[in-house]
Amino acid sequence: MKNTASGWKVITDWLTARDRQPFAFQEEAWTYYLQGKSGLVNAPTGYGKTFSLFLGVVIDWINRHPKDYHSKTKNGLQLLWITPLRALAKDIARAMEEVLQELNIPWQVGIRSGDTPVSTRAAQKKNMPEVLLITPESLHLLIGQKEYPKVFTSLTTVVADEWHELLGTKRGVMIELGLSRLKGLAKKEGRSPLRIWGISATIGNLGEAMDVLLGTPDPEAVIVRAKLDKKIELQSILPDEIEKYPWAGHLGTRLLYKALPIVNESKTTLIFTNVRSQTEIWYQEILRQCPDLAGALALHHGSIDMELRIWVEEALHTGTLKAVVCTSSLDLGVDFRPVDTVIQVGSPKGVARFLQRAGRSGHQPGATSKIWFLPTHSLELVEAAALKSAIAQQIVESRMPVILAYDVLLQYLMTLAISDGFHAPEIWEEVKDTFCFRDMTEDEWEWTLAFLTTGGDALYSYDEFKKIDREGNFFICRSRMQAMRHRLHIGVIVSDAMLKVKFMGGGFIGMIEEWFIARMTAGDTFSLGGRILEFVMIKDMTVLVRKSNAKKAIVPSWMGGRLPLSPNLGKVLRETFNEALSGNTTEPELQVLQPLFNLQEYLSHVPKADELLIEMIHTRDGYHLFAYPFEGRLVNEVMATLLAYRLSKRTPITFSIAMNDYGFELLSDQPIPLTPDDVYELFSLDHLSIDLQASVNSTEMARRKFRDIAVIAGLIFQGYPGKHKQSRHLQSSASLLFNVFTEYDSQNLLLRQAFNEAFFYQMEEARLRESLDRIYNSKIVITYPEELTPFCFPIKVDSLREQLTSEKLEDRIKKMRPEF
DNA sequence: GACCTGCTGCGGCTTG
Repeated sequence: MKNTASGWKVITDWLTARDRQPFAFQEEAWTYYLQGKSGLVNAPTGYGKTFSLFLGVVIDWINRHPKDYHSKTKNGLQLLWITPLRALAKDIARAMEEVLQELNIPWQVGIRSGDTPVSTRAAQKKNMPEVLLITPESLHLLIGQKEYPKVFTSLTTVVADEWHELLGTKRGVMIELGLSRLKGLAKKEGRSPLRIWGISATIGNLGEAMDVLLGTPDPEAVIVRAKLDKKIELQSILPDEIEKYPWAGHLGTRLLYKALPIVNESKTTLIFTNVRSQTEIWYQEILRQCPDLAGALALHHGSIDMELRIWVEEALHTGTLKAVVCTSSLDLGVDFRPVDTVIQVGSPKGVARFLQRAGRSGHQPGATSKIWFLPTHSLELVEAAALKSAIAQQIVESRMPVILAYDVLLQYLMTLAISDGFHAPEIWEEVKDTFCFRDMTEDEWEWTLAFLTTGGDALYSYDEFKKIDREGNFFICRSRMQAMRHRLHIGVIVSDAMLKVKFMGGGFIGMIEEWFIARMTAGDTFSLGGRILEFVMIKDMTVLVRKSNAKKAIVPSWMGGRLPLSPNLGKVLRETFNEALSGNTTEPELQVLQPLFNLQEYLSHVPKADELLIEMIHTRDGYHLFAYPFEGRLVNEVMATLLAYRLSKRTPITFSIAMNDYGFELLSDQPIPLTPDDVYELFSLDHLSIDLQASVNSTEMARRKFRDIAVIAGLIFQGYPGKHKQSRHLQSSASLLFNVFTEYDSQNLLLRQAFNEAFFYQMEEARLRESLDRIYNSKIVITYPEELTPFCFPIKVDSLREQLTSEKLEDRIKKMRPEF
C-alpha cells in the first residue's frame, strides 16, 4: 500500500475524537478502495455501509491533495452515487455533508432526481458538485443531454447503493448500461479505470451480484463482508385456542387484540401487511379497538399522497408516532431509530424480505432486531417456525439477474441518439461487455439498430417508428419531437392508470385505480389514507370527495403484484413438517398446532420433506384432487394446469383449478383417473415442453408481458405528464402491436422477449422443472379423506370466494368445517 | 384485463 498515510491519519484522528471506531469491514473496504480496486460491500443495515466507501473516497482525496485539500477549487464530479430511492438520496446527502463539513473539505454534495428544481439543475450543469447522488433514471436523463461526456471527465468512482434491490430488475439493467458508457468514456479519454462498488444486503448470490455490476470479469475485484452477527428475535403471536382460529383467511384482524399490548408496550411499532387494502382495514380496526391511539397511529402505502407519506416518515424520525401500518413501502432505506418493534402480518413470502423488515427495528450496531409474526390463518404458523430455521441456517434468496432485456437496450440507444448520437461499433463493444447482454449476437445488435432506424419488418411504413437517422456507423436522432417524447419516457417502471383522489376544497389524499372508482356513484363511501370519504364526482380525471361520517365504507383494492412464496421458504417449510409431527418439537408455533396436525394426520397425512401429499376427496361439489408442492402460487398454477392436461389425455375430463402458495386443487364432476401406480408419470419431465405448450396459454401470457416491453422500448407513447390516458387504450395499442409483430415480424426480438418473460417470470419455468424433478424422485402419498382437511381448506375457500358473495361464503365455510 | 388479498420504485411538460 502506498501513499495512504495522511488520509488515514486525518480520518482516524477524526473518528477517535468522536469516540468512534470503524468496523473492520469498513477499514477493509477503504483499503481495497485505495488500492484502486472495485467490488461489493455486504453488511447489515445500520452498520455504516455508506461510510465504508464514502470515507475511502475522502481519504483518497486527502492523499491526492495532501497540502491543499481544504482549498476551494472546482474539482468537477468525482463520485457518482446511484440510489434506487429519492428519499434515500436526501438522507445520504445529509450524512455526507456533515462529514465533509467536520473534516473541513469544501466539497459540494448534489442530488439529481426528478424533484431536483430546474434552477439547481442549471447550476449543476455549469458547475457539477464533487459528489452527485442520482437515481438510475436520472443518470440516463443525464446521458441524454447534449455534450454529456463533459459531465464525467473527472469522475473516478461510481457506487451502486442497495444493489440487491436493483439487481434482478430492469432498473438494474439501466445501471449496467449506464456504467458501460461511463467506463467507455474513461477508456476513450485515457483516464484510469473507474472504481465501481456495489453496496448490498445479504442475498444468496453475492458473487454473481458483483459480476453483474462490474460487467467485465475483474479478477482483482473483491467482496467485503461485514462479519457481524446481527441478532434477530422472532416471536409468533399465538391464538389462545388454535381450535377456534380460522383455517383460511388473509386479514389476521382476529389476532389484533393480542398485537395491541405489544404496540402499547413499545416505543414505536411498524406493522407490515402484504397489501394496501389490508393496511386500510387494519388502521380502521386498530382505532376501533383502541381509540386512544388516534393521532398516534398512521398508515403508509404506495397509493397514499406523497406529502402525507413524507409527514409519516418525518414523524417516525422524531418518534411522535406510536405505530404505523404499512406495506413494503417502508421496507427500504431511511433509518427510523425510534422504531423498536416490528410486526409482520401474514406470510412474508421470503426469508430476505422478512430479514429486511426485521432490520427496521434495532437499527443500530449491536442492537437486536425484534420481530413478531402474526398468522392470518392456522397453517401459516408453520411459516414462522420455518423462518426461524431459515434464519438460523442463513438461507437467503438469490436475485436472478435480468438477461437480454432488449426493451431497455432500445430505450438506452434512443437516449444516446437524442444527446450526441453514437458510433455503433463503440457502443456495441460496451454493450456486449455488460452481464445483461453478454450473450447477445451481432445479428441481434444489427436488428436493434435497424429497428430504431426503420421500424423493422412490420412497422417500416410508419414514419413515427423511424426514430433515428443512420449516417454510416453513426446514429443520431434529429427530430426534436421524438427527442422530447423520449425524455418523457425514460425509465422502466410502467404503472397502471390511476386517478388522484382530492377533497372538494383541495388537498390530495392518494390514488385509486380506474376500475374501482368506475363502479361508484355519487354518495357512495370508501376509505383511503385512513379516512372515510364520500364520492362526489370525477372531474379533470381527478376523483373529488368530501369527508364522511359513515360508519361503513368500501375498502379499495388495487391490482398489485402477486409475490409467490420463495423457493427457499417453500423448501424450509416442507422440512418443518418433519419436525411438526415428530412430537418433540420445542417450537411454540408447532406445539400450538399439534391438534391441527393430529387432525390432518387422522383425516389424511402430514407430508414429510421427501413426500408429496395428494388428497382425493369426494364431496357434493364433485371430485377433488388436492396436491401440496409448496412451490408458490405461480408454479402451483402451472403444475395444476399440466396435471389437468395429462389427466385429460387418459380420459376425456375437464377440471376447474384453484391454487394458493402451498398447493392446488383440481375439481371435476367425474371421478379422477389416478392410482398410486400411475401418479408418477403425471410429474414426469418427459415431453414437458410439448405438454406445457398444449396446456398453458403462453401466447396470452406473453401478450400481457408485452405491454410493459412495448412501453419501455418506446413503441407506445403514454401521453404527456399529468394528462390522463385510459389504461385500456394502452392495453389495446400494445395488443395491436403484438398482433402485428406476430403476423409480419415473427423474428422481432421484443416478441421473443415477451415469451421469455412469460416463461421465466410468469411460469417460473426453471423452478417448475426443478420441483417436478423433485416430486418425481420423492414419495407420492395419496390419501382418500372423507372430508376436507386442514391442508386443503384454505385452497377450497379461495376457490369458493370466486363464486359466491361473502355472507354465503361464511355459511358455506361453516358447513365445510369438520369438528375437532 | 381487471374487484372480495394482491407490493415497491422514477420520470417528464421546447416557449411567447
